[in-house]
Amino acid sequence: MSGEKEEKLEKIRVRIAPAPTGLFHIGTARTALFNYLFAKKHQGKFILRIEDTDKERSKLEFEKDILQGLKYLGIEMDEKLYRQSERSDIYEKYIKKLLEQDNAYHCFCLKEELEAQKQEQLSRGKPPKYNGKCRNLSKKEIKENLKQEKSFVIRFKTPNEKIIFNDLIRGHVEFDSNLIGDIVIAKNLSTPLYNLAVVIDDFEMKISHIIRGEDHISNTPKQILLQRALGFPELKYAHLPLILGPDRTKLSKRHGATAVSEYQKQGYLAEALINFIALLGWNPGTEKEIFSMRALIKEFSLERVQKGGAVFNAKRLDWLNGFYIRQKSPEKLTELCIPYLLEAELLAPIERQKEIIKGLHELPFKTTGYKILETEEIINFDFLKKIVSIYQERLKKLSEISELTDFFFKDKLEYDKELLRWKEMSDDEIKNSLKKSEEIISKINTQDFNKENLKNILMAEAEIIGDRGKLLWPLRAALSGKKASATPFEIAEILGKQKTLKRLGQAKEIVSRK
RNA sequence: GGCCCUAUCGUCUAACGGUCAGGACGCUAGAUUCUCAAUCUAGUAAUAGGGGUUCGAUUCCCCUUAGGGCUACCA
Repeated sequence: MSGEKEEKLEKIRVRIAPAPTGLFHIGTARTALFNYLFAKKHQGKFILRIEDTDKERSKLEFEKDILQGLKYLGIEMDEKLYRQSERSDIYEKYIKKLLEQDNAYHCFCLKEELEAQKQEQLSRGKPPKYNGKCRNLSKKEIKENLKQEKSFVIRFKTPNEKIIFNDLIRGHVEFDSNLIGDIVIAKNLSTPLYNLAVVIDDFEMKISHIIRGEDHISNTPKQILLQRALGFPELKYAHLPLILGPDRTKLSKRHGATAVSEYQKQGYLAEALINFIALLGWNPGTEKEIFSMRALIKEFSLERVQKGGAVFNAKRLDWLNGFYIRQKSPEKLTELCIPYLLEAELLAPIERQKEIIKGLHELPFKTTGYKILETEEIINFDFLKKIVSIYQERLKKLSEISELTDFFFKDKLEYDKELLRWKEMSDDEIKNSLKKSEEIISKINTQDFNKENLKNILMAEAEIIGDRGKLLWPLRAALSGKKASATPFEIAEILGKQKTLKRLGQAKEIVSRK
């Protein structure tokens, strides 16, 4: 009871602390999401700290990718961005303190020396551990070495004790510090290494809970020891299960796309990715599985986080993405698809017409016309909306839109004669079928040229023939140039009477080929 | 090798110690249908093994097995 009260009073502050040494990873994204959900659920703060102490590997482009990915996913930070590279002064203070307190010492051992030692230990089947050679150097020796400008690092005098912590997800976890050895905590007085930097920053930033991947679990005892030496209060830990590839090893590049930005490029909606990722290692305990960010915030709890790793099931993500695509309004979906059509160079935006867009900057897609590159025809947003709409339920990823609808943006379709053949039809039968369609379609008035009319009239005729495919397959193939597509009625309506007839004519010509 | 973590359908997972072990994705079949989707219906498939504890274990304990993570002057 009192514990519960205490929990409420405490300010929840969480963070993610990625290193900008690669693109924003899907695993980092999930860690970010869980931190964010936990913070929002408890009116706490979510913070982003860039861990760029490794100057060689850290790149600004990766930091940008992280920021961009977070924005795309709709995960907002509550405070300004922190960079470890800008906090040297803070670290220096604590590194000196550790040295003064005799919790740390200068180590002048050579890398080669250490490496040989390690190999030797390993070959004897012993756990590799620093032998403590420099642990008891006298002040004089240290001074002397420093004066000679010998290169050094700073090591932590790892105390010999049991470290026990209560993981919010796993419960009791125990380590023996004996196995750890004197770890290197800083390269010099102002550049700490990961374990130290984390401890200092989490304290300075008043972080209350550390929610991170299970791959960090063995860092936890080191960090707890450092906290104790520095006199910092102990934090609450929650180690998330890992996201796994199909072979059940930690999700990595060799499994395929791991960067959030890659998924974004492929046309996965943020809603789908969030929903999918949330259910990787967490569940609401009910059978509900469609969750908006709002719903997740409402229902999330660390208690319901799984302990075992979760395999990234791309098929399920695709299904969710298709689901969310189907939920979009046609306008919104069209806006989302346009960049892919531009990318495929089917279209190009034309100059904006100033008089039209005046004061309408917030609706660029609706006020901008497009030129079909192949035909130089000018089309508007509504036309694109029609095209996108008939593919809405067939789309799994936005990127598929261009290959699905490219035939709307072409003048002449190129395909093999065989495409027009339904079952065992002969060439003459195909030609007659096309002629029949031509005949029927010619008779429809331009103002009545819509899919309902087309369907009524063509279906009636197909019904007379008996096997509907005899009429409809060649027609649809002629209009789309594809084995699979939307219905011929929908396509014809968008194409318009004139182009529809033109394509039928082209098809007849193709059948006549040898 | 050492330390740590984990274990329910192929995958994500549900199940106060008492359920015909449930749902979803996938897959298969059917309905619909010119095609591809979408949609609807049905089917498929799991408690790793062995010991306890208990009237009763998916559930609690132990062992085994299997898998994973970590083992840097990276984070």
